Amino acid sequence: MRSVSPSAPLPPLESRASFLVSQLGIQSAQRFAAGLAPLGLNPNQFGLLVHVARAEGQSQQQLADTLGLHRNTMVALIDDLEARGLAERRRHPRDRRAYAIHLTSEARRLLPEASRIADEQEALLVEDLSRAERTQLIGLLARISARTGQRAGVHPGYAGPGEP
Amino acid sequence: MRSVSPSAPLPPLESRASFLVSQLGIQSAQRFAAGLAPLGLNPNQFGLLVHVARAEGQSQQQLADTLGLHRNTMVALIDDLEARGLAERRRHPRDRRAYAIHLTSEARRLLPEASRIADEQEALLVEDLSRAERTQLIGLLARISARTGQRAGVHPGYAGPGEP
DNA sequence: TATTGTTATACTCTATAACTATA
DNA sequence: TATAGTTATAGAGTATAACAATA
Repeated sequence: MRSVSPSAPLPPLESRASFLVSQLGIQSAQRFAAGLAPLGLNPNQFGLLVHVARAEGQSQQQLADTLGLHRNTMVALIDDLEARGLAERRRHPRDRRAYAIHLTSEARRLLPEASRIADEQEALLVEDLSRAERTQLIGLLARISARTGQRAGVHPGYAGPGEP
Repeated sequence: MRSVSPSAPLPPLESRASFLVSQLGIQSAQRFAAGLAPLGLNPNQFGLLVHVARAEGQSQQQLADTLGLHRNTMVALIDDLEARGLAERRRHPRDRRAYAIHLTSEARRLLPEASRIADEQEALLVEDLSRAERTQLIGLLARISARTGQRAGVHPGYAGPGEP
């Protein structure tokens, strides 16, 4: 049993998983952004492209729901992808209010490249961990992610709360 | 050996440490911000307070260097702390251009409370990991953090690059 | 001449509300 | 009446440059 003296020194931040994960997470996101920049892509756009690729023809509202964003935000994101020639707004087959969002062939060419960059970042991050340690780390992080109510494969980015 | 077909499916994001650490890191930072809010503190202010507490009497420029921020940014941060009654600008004993930044007694009262909140967040994050697993996780993250050139105990926050 | 702190400005992100056209 | 998409506006956060006082 430990008694806590009133002037006990504060525990160092760097010994907390929550601090380390947040410190490394922001660094990792920044480096990924830098790696992606030569492709003219940012992480948000990449994440959105991935989710469009998983199921083409979704409406902007569906994509916003999946990613936990407001539909207003999705407008600008799709605008950007469209301007970059990576996404198309097609007429929705059954709802004339909505668009069906599709990838362009350029996006299909670019996605594997971006994925390769993600692999490079991954390799850099876990560089000096053994294979067993990498598996351990990913396993532990995935368990926490699943339990703390993260939608699998959805990155909050720097975006805030979704629908009210 | 694996041959990569041109239309190979993209590897799921959630199997990458870099994705998971970034996803969890941002979530962790947001939860910490929410936990700190009742104290009228945000994570940046808490981080700054910790670094002031480690060595009182530093100049704003010294603190900015330590945290990797621009001195312009430090002005507003210290302004906020001063307005909250948590920091004092005193005359620097040897340089009349500079201030010596000190904690107030209110800050000394608040810091342990904030630290307790950080402990709660930590407990919540690693809730269903065994003691051995927690040690493993922290060890692996700390190794990566040390290698990837993170200043120990310095959180990049959402702040960008420091001095040019 | 260089450095400390400050202010002003612009730029990016995000949050909110209101509008239109369809359902 | 509710929903999909859009637009406008306001607010936070941050980057840059320029300034006064002091070294």
